[in-house]
Amino acid sequence: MTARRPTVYDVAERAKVSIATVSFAFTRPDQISATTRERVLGIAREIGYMPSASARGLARGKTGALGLHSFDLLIERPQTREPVDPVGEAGGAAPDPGASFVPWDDAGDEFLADPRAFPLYVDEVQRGFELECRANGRPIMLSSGSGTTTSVAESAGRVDGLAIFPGPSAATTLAQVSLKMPIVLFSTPPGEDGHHRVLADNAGGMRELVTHLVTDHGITSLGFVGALRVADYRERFEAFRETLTDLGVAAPDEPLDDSLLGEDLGYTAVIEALRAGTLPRALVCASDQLALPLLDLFAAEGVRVPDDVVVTGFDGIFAGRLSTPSLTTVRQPMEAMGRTAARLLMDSSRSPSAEPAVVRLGTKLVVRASCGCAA
Amino acid sequence: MTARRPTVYDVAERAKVSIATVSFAFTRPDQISATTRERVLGIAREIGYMPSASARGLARGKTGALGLHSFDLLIERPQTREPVDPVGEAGGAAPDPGASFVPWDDAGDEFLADPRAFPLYVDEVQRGFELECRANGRPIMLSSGSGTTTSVAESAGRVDGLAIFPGPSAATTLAQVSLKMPIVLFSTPPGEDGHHRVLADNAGGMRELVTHLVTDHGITSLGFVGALRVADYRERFEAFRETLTDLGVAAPDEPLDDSLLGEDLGYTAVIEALRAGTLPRALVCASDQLALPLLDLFAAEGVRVPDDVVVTGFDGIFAGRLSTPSLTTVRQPMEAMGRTAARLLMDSSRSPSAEPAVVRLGTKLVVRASCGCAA
DNA sequence: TTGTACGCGTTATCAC
DNA sequence: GTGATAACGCGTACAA
Repeated sequence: MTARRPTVYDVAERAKVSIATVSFAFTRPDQISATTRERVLGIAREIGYMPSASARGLARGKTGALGLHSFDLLIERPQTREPVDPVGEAGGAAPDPGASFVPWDDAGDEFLADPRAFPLYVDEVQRGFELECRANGRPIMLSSGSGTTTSVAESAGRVDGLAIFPGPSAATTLAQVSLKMPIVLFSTPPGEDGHHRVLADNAGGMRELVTHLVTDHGITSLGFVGALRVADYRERFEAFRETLTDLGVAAPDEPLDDSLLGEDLGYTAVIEALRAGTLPRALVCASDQLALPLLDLFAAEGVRVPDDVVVTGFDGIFAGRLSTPSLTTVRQPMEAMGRTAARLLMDSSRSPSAEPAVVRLGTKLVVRASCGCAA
Repeated sequence: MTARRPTVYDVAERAKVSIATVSFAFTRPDQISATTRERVLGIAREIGYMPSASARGLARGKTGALGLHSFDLLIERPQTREPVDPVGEAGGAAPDPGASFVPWDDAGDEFLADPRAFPLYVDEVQRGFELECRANGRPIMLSSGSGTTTSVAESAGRVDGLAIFPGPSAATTLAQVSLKMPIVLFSTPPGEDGHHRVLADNAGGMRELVTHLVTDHGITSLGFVGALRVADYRERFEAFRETLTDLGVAAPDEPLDDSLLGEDLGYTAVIEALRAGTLPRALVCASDQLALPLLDLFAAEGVRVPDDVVVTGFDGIFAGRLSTPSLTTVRQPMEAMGRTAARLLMDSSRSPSAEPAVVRLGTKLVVRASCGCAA
């Protein structure tokens, strides 16, 4: 079954033409006579020939694909169990002869797909990227990897342009690799590296949010939750402070709690403040993913949100609609960000001259229950 | 900036070694002396060299990547507006010099990310595929395309194995292309084409659902909504009939309504029955995506669900949790299906001898409000 | 341990 | 309109 894949030579031989003709039949249909074209195409289909993208990419100098690389900021939840083994015994009522049957496993489908785990910030951006590429017939190369230079490089070798979700280790790694192709960095402040940027208007969004809390709710005691190591969070914190100052409200010099996603989500500082009775009236979290577990924590501790303390997020992921109370947040236009990145890549691989672009996308305040607005 | 991408020759020249040594430095680090290796690696990093995946794939005969191809069954919603143009004027409060600012646009972010549009069946399967590939350090090639043979072929040339979401046109197209690599077909009944299969236990799930409706709710009048052109739907309908027959309930010979996703979602037959007052007590939909708009329709018509008519779905997508009433359905283990496909591909590219596998994965009945169970 | 030379499957540039 | 043939960049026997 898995014979060698047919090549142009195979087709050429059986069609009694040269390999050039075979190639033309596919790429320049009007340069050869209709009859030979039909014959060649027929043979090709018959023997299951399809051009090798590797060879084509090598010859043409470009692959046609766009890449999306994640410096592991999306934390793979520990797999508690062995992945499904398809070669297992045929249990259950397997109707297909020779089929293996894998029984339902609650653990394998966390809580019937936990919205806290799946459609996250990156997933929605990725989707936008995919949609735009799809609309333009561009294949997408998805890759991920941590610190090592090679992981980026490896995927970079397969594509004509690369969009990157930066992680903590991204900065140093990217600095080493001076990638010779168009690059878009998501959620990274402008810099001198010549790469494009696509990011949300963190400052504007945070300003709207804080203004809402202060002006509409009359809150004058606010704390920030989030680590400043993340560039987006840093921008949000800065805007948090500036807005408070502008509104004449005391602004903290630093975050109340710098719990970081995936590392320690202990909220130790929050808990400490809770015990000490020094919790601010509102906790402004740097992201939804930081805010949602905090809601759990407060629920477990008997602290009522928003009555005892107001909690807000940032990003606008799905899970924020389902939490109790639902989460007041700032929505990033994630799909648009993904689309923008893809277009940037396609444009600049067409005209490599262009200056590196920095695109900020506007955000939107989404008022829900956790600030005390909705029921 | 975008000079030619450096090659092994560039590195070799500057490092005063041969290209073989450069290659070894990357692929067989222990075959060469530490000093030369360091020197080579240093130069490589310095000039921004990265191996070309095209050339490597060509030389090695395999690319290392796995593919996921969608025959456009995921319907791209028509883009009502022009995609975001990053080169737009710098409006708003753009803090970055030279940056473009794209204001928030409600239309560009449908209803703050509509769960009806995004995490669908295919998205969750894709996610499983991604997770498994990521865990094994395998890049993923995402592609999509309709009828034409070339679209599958094109992506097929880039990967060592291909998982496929079949669409209406898939069968004929795939028959023409006898792809010479491991292939996994999702949600496709077993066949003689030598491809692997990964699908849900449609029959078991439907049996559970129908039994619940008949036994627990005492319903004896049921109709099926869904077109039999879709293989999954066909299996579900068959099980629907068989279960009813087994339970001694009259089973319809054919679906009440064969609205098909993306084509006409008119539910003409349902509406007709509604007008005529001949609506069955329960409408069993072939999928959630078929059931949810039906809920809308009934709401608009003043028909109460589940009081006047019971509606159920199949798949267990997110949106079914958010609808009013929430949707009783059968959950497919989509992440597990994606993971299984990836493993199948990796295993069979290692040992091409293996028989084509058929893996059925168990489903789970999810009882919610639309059948009258939950409040 | 390192260098030489060939092959991988296409595309593209020439001749014919 | 069609056929030789030279790149394309890398892996790898084989030789040194």
